[in-house]
Amino acid sequence: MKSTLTRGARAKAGPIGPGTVVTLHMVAKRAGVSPSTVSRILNGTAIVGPVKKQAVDNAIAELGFVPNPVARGLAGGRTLSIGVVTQAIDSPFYGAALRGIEDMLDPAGYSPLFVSGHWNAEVEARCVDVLLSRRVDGIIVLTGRLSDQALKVYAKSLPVVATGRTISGPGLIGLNFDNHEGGRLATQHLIDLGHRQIAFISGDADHPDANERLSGYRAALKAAGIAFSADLVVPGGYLEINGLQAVDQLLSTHQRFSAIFSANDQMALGAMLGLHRHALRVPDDISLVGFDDLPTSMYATPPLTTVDQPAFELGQLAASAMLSLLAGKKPTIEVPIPRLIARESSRPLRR
Amino acid sequence: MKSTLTRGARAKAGPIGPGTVVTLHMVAKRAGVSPSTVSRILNGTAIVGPVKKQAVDNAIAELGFVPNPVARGLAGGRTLSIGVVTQAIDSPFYGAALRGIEDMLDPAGYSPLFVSGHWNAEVEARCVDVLLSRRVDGIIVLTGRLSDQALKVYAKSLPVVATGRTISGPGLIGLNFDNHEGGRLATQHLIDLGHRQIAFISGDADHPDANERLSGYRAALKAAGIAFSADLVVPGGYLEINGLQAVDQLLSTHQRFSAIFSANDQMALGAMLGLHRHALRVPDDISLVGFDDLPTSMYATPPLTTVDQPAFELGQLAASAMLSLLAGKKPTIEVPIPRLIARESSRPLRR
DNA sequence: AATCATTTTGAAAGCGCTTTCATAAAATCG
DNA sequence: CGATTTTATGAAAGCGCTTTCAAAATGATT
Repeated sequence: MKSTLTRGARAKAGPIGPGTVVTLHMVAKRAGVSPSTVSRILNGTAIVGPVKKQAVDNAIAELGFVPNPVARGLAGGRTLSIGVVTQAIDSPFYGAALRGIEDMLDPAGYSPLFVSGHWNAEVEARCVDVLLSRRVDGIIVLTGRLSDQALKVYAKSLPVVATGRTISGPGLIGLNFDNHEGGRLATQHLIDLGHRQIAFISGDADHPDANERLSGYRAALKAAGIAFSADLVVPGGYLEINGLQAVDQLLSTHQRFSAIFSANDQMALGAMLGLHRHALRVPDDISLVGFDDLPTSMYATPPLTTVDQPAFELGQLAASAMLSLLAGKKPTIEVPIPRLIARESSRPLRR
Repeated sequence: MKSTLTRGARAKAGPIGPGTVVTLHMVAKRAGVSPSTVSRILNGTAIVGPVKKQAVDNAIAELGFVPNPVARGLAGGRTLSIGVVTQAIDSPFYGAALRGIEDMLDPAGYSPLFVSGHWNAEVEARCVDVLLSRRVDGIIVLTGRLSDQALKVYAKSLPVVATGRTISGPGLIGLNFDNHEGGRLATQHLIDLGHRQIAFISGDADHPDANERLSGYRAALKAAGIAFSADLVVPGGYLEINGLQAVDQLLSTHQRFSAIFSANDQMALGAMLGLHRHALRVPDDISLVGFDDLPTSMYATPPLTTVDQPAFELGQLAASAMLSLLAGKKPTIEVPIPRLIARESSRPLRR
């Protein structure tokens, strides 16, 4: 577990571990070659004679040399770091995506640099500026509010991968989950269980996801010949509290409904509590379906039926798309399709 | 929202925005001073004449100059980035701490670099190596499994702040939450409600937190003259599933208990589901208390009584401690004290 | 006004690496 | 086997900034 690294001689006062930091120059000297040669071996930039290569490899091992990414960044223009604009570093949904990104980037030697945009285009733009100033090699934007136009501009300077939108262009690729289909699936599930009066708790209206899920909901109703009722649709903001309030609103206006489809799990969980407060049992009185399949949803009481949006895989996909982009390849991405996870919060309508 | 930054001339092919990247050198030229002077103004390293200062400030503004952190890192040894070793980038508990760190570091111009240790000392050590190689200016370790010894070694090279342990030394400071008191508080709450048979779902045994919470539990029992029963203590691993299993185990051995104190909220939520599966109602049949006060806990059904461990504040504290350390000051930290948040998952024992 | 102590400022040397460019060595060919 | 191309390697010039070091300018002092 001993660290092979020591800080530059300039760090702090006092003794600096068992020696100064090892530089490429020292490796070169030890191996009896020029720094250029070492660099070439490190980067595979050119083929070097097997003898020298061996000597260098040995020197690297003996000295425990680790290249300094900062210097590489300055000299080569590549920092081996990828900027990731998420919306909140502690978002339960995007968290899994971040893990997926980390998971994919790490073995490739890239480090993610996470910044939080807080669902605000201006903040996101500032985040991107920070990332650019830190000379990241590419940027992954998890949904967010930046305009497609803005992304295209960024893509002129460096590779960009964005989730939550259908977009593409030179150095720009988008990964979009089929939210419409997900919404349709969830609603269809409830219809299949015999429900006809299905309320919908929507997400933020200026959130494309939310609208697509709504359109899926409407499509399913239509296909089943059920009239759409605007009164059964209540707006929300993707947070637990919104689900809670939505239930209050639904109940206060004396709407009749036997099931609720919530545009995300967080609101569904809030709705679950709301129903509980009104002494309505899930699923006995009201069936409830969410969207996202958060890690916690399967441990809700009762476990939540939901549409699986595999955030972890999405994160991996975004990262691997970025890696291909960096490698100069045009990536082919297969976004996973929505899947309904039937658990215990939904049940056949009792008549 | 226009980005003031452009990439180095070496980035990608094609047109690179409205001009090449602005360097300190260009600013110097424009202002008619030497690069050294510009640097001094940028860093406040020395006082420069008001005339030149003005000229430089103007030049910076006109050119939209943004210093390149990579170059600064190489030249100055400071990267204005802080490494943060968390356990999982998507941990519901540490997430809030990360946000706190981000929140505190950002206005100071520092960027956090998050890496996940996955509760594994070796992985954590590797993470630290990555951070060191990236020349972070300091390291914040959120609990984790690294030995105090290892931290002390790191602290010789750069400032280290660690949570979840009582430790200190040159360039090293620890922030420890009073887990014992938290455990005591939770148990006392149940005792106050009239419960005498209180089960405890413990965390990982080699997790200091978990043991301290257990000792708090025992202390409260003792103070109330209640005999400690090892049969009422079941081990867990801090995950939902462990809470679920713990309930199964408790019930299968026919233990009698009217309340459960779970060493963290995640397990409490699992326990809630476990009880539900056995047709036991919370809080009517069994009172339940958790620990951490996760954001979701207040939306559990029913909302969970728990001990507030203010992760966000803890993160802020850790970050500000790091900032003082970097400023060469010895920080004085006031760790927030545990607080019981009584919600609906606990109620007086019905006799 | 001449001298010496202070400041302000610039020149230049890196930080550790990548990357032309040029050279020496090896390989290819007629 | 000499001429020519190809290949492996090194020297050196940066990348954009910080930071000594020393020179120039200023002020204080007698």
